[in-house]
Amino acid sequence: MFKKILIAEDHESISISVQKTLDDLSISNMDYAYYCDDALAKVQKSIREKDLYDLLITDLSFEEDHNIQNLKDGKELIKAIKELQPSLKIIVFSAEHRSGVIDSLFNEYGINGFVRKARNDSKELKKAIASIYVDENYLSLDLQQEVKQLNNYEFSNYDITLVSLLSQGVLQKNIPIYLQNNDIKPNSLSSVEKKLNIMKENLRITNNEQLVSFCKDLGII
Amino acid sequence: MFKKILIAEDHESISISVQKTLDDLSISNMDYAYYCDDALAKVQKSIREKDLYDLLITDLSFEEDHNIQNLKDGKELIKAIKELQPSLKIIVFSAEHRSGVIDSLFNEYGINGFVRKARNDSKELKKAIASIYVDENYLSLDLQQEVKQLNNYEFSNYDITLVSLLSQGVLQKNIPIYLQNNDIKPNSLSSVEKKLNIMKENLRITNNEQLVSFCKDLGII
DNA sequence: TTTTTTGTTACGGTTTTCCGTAAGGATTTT
DNA sequence: AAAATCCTTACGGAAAACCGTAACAAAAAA
Repeated sequence: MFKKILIAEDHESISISVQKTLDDLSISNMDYAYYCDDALAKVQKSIREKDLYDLLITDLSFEEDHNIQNLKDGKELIKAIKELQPSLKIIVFSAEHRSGVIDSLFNEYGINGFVRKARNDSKELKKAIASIYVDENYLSLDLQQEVKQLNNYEFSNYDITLVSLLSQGVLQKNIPIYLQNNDIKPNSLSSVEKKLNIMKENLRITNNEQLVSFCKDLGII
Repeated sequence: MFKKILIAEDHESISISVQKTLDDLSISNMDYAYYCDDALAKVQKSIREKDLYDLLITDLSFEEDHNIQNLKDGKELIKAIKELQPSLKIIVFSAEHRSGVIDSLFNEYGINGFVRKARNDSKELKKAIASIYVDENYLSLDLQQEVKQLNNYEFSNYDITLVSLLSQGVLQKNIPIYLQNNDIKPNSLSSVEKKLNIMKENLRITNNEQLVSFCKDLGII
């Protein structure tokens, strides 16, 4: 089983419950960090001392406070740690439920497991740890469905840009100007109209307002 | 100090941490419920046995699972309990941060305190309990600012209805039909246009898409 | 009651969005 | 290289949204 585990979590209460979970698995060698920067420092230290961590369990959102941080959330922490020690297994333990976010954690950030803070989160966490120990990624069953649902329509960066601009108050007819200024290629009003249409058609959505609402719920904007 | 406390919280980990917090305050007489229906039943029982609770600490969101529930979230639980025992003090302990939601908890649901699950949530909870014991409502300092910010524009139910309809895919020109069917009074297209305009003007927002996005962030839709 | 104020609706011109069609250009296939 | 396919852009009519004005109704103040 994993020998040395690092927990990055700002909430005191969650930290306590994770500790208890690891106790149940007879894992005693664990460190805590309440800030991302601190977590990164602990990883650096472990590399210097050649006593690497086996597993990181981290939250995504970290409350800002008087301690000014370089790394402002779990995503940045993961990215930074992956550069130092790419082999480190990572479980994200978070209340996040939006499929867009979770999807990108696996695909872009290379995490190994995702456990949602939920009713039986402690049991889920144990399962995740066991799965990842035998090199299998872990994602809560209920979330797997959601992520699949997302794949009904594959949002490209271009798509997300369009919806973001709308949600920021840019009029549709002015989107081409923005696209030209940023060297984004299909930049005619016609193309913008067409792309928005395709998205709405595929998702069976009737107007731009609903599209913005939908993307907000997914967490991709 | 409070003698008998009920905790309604589906997350095992949070339950543990709340228990610890109450232990620190030397409160030992507390009950737990992992489901809203169960919490309500415990209140009913306490009334029958004339051994009332002093305080309810409850979460807002409760995970759905195989146990089908009448009360699906903390809001419904609060509403139901307020009918049985209006005097019961209530603290909402939740990760919710959207000012619209928190605002309505105090104004519509009559809660006495709100503590956000955050870095030092345990300490905050203690402060909240102390405040409410001397009949003072409690709201985390950082959140007070947010709720004030919301008051830049006071959203009426009518406003929220309009934005909701848009975000559900109803075309602006069809909103009057919906309003008529539901006996909501200013129901001309002209009025709808005007109301949306006023909102956008006050919030310095340029289009409907941004309005939907804004209201999503606030949590009022 | 009359006047004033406020809120609602009706109307119309302008702008924007929607949507289909077609031309032009680039890439891939044969 | 020619043909086919795909992508982008241009255009134009129809629908919807935007925005100002004016008539009308209801409520509040005089």
